[in-house]
Amino acid sequence: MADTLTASALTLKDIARQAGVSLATVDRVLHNRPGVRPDTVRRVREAIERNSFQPHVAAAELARGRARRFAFVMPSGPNPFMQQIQDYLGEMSAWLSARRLGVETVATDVFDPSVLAASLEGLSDDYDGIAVVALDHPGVRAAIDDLVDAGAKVVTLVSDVPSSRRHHYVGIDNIAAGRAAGALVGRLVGQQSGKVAIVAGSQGLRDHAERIFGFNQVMASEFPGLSVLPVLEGRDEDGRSEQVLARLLGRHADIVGLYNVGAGTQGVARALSDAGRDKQVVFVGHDVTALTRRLLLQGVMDAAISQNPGHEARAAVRVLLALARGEPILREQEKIRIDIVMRDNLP
Amino acid sequence: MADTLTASALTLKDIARQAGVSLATVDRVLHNRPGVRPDTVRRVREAIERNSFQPHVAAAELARGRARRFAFVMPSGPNPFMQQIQDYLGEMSAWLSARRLGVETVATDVFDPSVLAASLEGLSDDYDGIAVVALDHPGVRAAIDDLVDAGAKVVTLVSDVPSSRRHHYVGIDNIAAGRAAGALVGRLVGQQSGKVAIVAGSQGLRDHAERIFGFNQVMASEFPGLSVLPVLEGRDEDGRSEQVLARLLGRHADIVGLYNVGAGTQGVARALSDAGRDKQVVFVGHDVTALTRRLLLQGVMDAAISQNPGHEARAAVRVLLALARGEPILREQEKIRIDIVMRDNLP
DNA sequence: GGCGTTTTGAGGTACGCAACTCATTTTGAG
DNA sequence: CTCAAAATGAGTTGCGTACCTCAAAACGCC
Repeated sequence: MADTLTASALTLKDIARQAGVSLATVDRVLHNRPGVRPDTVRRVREAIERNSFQPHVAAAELARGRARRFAFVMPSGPNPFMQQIQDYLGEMSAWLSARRLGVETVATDVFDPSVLAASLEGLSDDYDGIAVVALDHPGVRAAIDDLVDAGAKVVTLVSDVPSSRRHHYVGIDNIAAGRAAGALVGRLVGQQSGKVAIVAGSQGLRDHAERIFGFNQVMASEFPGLSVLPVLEGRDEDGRSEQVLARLLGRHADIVGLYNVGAGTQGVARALSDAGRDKQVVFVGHDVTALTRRLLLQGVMDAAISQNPGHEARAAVRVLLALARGEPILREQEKIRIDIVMRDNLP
Repeated sequence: MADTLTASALTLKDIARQAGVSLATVDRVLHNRPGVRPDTVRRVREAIERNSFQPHVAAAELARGRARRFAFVMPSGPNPFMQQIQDYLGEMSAWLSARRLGVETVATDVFDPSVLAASLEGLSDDYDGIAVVALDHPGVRAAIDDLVDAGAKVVTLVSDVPSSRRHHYVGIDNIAAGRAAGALVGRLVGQQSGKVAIVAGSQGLRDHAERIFGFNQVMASEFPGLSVLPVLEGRDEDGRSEQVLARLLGRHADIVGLYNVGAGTQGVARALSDAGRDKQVVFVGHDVTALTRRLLLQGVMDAAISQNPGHEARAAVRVLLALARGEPILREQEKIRIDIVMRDNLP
């Protein structure tokens, strides 16, 4: 009837007694301090295993004395998505201070590898953990590895550097996101055949390139009736996005689908509306902002692929904290999902 | 450049000094203990406010001594979704025991109000918090209110009892979920007109009724070309669901959409396949399980409306813990989203 | 002003662990 | 067997809070 799940009340003292050693030795083993014979280490470890003992985090945290500090290295521009992440960090302030955690934001130009690498340098002196929106570049990778070597915990946020030795990546799989976008455009277009347009910020950006790759994959294999036009580059700016798309719409009367890979959504929507084709073209974009929310409600946009910025902010903090404490990470909890947002499940 | 967010290092002693009182008095105010003049209370509160002081949770938890215990009251049947919630609770065991939290599952017949009410009775003696998958019924409401009056923290899980005085609801808005399902069926069917079938467990279940309501709302207002057939009741059983749906498919050749509101998905899929119409009918159901995952990959199901069971399990625990500690709840974090899951964003 | 009551102060103990010191025991090499 | 090095034991202190006791002070009432 009632199935008990947990509640150990053991302490380090119990472990010491069971292993037949003193508290000091258990402490040495627990913190990988030198001066313990391998055989003794084994005995202690076994006692811990046998009882599936977990040190009381509250006691450990309290005894530690020193507060933990984390740095968030983020783009300095007015990117609304990044702004949302920072806003959600702000909402955590009570939670953070109740745990004596300090979180500081470092603004930098994440698109310039040397500037970014310079910003990262030396952060390990002041911080126990660093979350960074990283550009995938050898210089940045080296900077991240340096931080790791210096003992800091490093998490990449939103954009990954897989070749680095960062401890964790908090963000979505962009290829899968592109696939989801492709499937949505294809399915929502339905039986008709025609052309599909893609507007991206730049194909040089790793996340954009991956999304386009996934999108094309699905289009090619599953929607042979739809032909994808060459990618337009709008540099994530409204004006330029509107301009290039307007020209394309003028040249092709049979565009039935549109995928906006990055920002510049305002411009894309305007080009569609001005051409009077916002109701006929299936329009899928990214992220839930005040703007995309409005466009979804108006029916101009049909779906938005989204990653939850609040979740990313909190997951980054939790992962850094777990890493610093040596606790296991709840992978399932920290995984960022690809959300499909349509008018009726707007968060 | 660097924007600091938190890190108070104040202690109760500092607050006491600032308020010009002793530690004992601050303690009395903090825990609403009697014997403090209103004016003194105000002074202490002001000092706390002024410094935005937060008690150190680790110290508080440690000093408390007693471990906290939570009960999860859940259906005894083989419902896969509920099973997933329990599995995810199990995955938290290290996390729980590191915090000296005890979580126990109480299996009961949640569909019988008197049995459920009886199971709830007296739980407040043994547990600090209770999460319950509740049937919305006056007897259950009264039982919940009794628990609250006895000082326990109560959270409704998956299915709400809004009229009770439960402290929190962890679950989705089922009307919105039904609307999302309706929008998907309508959009994926596309231009064609035809009939749409609904299979539910029972219209007496609040969550099913709400989903159907939302579904019909969208169908009526936005997809006039589709006509919704009377709701079939499959009691969430495979056999019965298959049977009733097969009969309906036989009678109507022009069914283009299908909404499966509850469980019994296996039976629904079989009826569709046996009729050879699994590729023509747009099929939207609920929840991501091993089965629905397979059906999505095979293209039999087109989309699943899902609430993340892992998130629900963890959110329920976190909310109960925050309530018990008197900490604020991170609403944004604990809100359960309506996930639209298609083949390419399968988690 | 005296009385009883209410309010406040002072202090202690305990929680479980980290981090440290210093004395003692064990070990292995010569 | 001897001796230095390595391993271990025993113990202390402190983290910030909860919870408790007892005495002292302030208060309100007549």
